[in-house]
Amino acid sequence: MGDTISTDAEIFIAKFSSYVDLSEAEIRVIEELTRDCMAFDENQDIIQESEKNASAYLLQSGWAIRYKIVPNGGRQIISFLLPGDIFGFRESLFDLSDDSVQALTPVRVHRIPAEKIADICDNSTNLSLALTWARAREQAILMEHIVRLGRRNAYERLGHLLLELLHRLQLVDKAGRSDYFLPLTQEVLADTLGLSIVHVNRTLRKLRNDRMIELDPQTRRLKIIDQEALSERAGYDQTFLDQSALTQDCVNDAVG
Amino acid sequence: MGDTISTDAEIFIAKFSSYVDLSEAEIRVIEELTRDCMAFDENQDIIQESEKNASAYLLQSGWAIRYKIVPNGGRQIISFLLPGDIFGFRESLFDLSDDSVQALTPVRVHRIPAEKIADICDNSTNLSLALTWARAREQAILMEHIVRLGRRNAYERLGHLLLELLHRLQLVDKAGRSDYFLPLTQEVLADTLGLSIVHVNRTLRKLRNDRMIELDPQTRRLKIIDQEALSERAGYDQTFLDQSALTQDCVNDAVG
DNA sequence: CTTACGCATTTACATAGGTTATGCTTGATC
DNA sequence: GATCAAGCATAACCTATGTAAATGCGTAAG
Repeated sequence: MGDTISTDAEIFIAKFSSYVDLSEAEIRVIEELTRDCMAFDENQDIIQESEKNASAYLLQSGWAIRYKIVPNGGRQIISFLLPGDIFGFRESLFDLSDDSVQALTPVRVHRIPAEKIADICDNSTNLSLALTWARAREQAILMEHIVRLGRRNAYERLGHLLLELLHRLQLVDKAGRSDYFLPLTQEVLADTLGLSIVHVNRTLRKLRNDRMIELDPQTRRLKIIDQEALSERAGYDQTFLDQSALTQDCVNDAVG
Repeated sequence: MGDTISTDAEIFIAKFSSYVDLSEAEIRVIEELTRDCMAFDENQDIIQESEKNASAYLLQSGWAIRYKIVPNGGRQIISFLLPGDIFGFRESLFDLSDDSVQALTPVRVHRIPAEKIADICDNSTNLSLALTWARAREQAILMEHIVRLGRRNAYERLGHLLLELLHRLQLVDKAGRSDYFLPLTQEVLADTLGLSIVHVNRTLRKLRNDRMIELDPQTRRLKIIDQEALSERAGYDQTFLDQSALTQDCVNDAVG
């Protein structure tokens, strides 16, 4: 303890620091928030469907999904939640959408009660900005998912998603230069991309044959062989997640 | 003027009032905000692609779309903006997603500069709540659109969308019991639902043949003949937009 | 060791939806 | 009032993707 930063806080400090300058006090707040931790097992629900919920969750480790069940029994996965992500902070008076959040792998989260969120935002412009930014980012990801589902074919959808995940994981240091651990079954991919399992299998094979990716179903290690080529082929635009677009001038504009 | 409420303010006052109790002062703020007005013509861009923009817009009248252009030239419409909607208030330091907003019909909007938003939120819990609620609602609509695209067929997609629009318009008094003015070409519907124009045409005919809807392409009046049946058939769940779920207890929980 | 289960894989076949092309209205423009 | 463009309609044909069913493999449980 003492002057050292707790391991759990690091990922969030790093993430926030990439676009705001955190003060000592703010770092201490983050450490305090990440002190307590809840663990969930694979397939366990983190937020139940239609739970009225204003608290926020910081995802420390593991993968989770946000999904909805369709009347005919199908499931649509709406988004992936990765380490460093913040979720659940809808702050709505009531939950409009009956979506659920479920752990895909063992997961650790830090829960921040609603009152605490308000308190933190009142006392720190930077942390309030961080929340705002997380919200905007989440929305950008949802919108990109809509485009993926509406205007791309299976091959492009898969390529696009795999690139997005690589990119997002890299931002929190959970991926190599071109490979990462992908804990998704073909069923999960199908429910994400609006495809059948069989067709995901076919398309994955095509990606392998085209030497776009390598994927070992045993180790679950995915390697993207030629990012450039795949981005081109799948119509992937990195900038939609890029914080590098953010210059300090921008920050000053917004804050000042 | 004097004690009368300006016509333009009414729709927003009504909307907000359905879930918070506005004070006299807050009503006056809304009136002030809706005093100035910008007009846009059909097909004119309201927010340009990747414009760094933190201001909010109140949509007074007309229909607009939020859309993205795909590398291969296609267009995906992400959402519809209807009278009473608030949009553009991303407050992000930089715009993550390169989407644009365009008028579909002649449109009137009230622009609220970024500084003013912050100011208003600081001074009124209710109006701040209103913004929060608008954001949550927008997200719920996006998520529902993802499910529509990912897990429903053409018939269900169309039915589902037409019901959502009916429902949303009714909430701002712009629709009858089961009919409304639908200023959308089949091309716009196609770009929204991830379908081809031809297939939208086919599916629309099927909906007409099944006596689910009546649609006169001349007058653009859409009538949903049997809401119950169509909701069933399209897997539409009204509650996802329902503010009636909000009891005063809820509000007290959240605020107190 | 044996069974059983989850997941990936593959084949054969079915179909929803895409593509191309052609007319038909209607309303705007000269 | 001829021409043109936008939008709707419909037909013929094509293909991406879904469905069903069988097989194999690896791992966990008995």
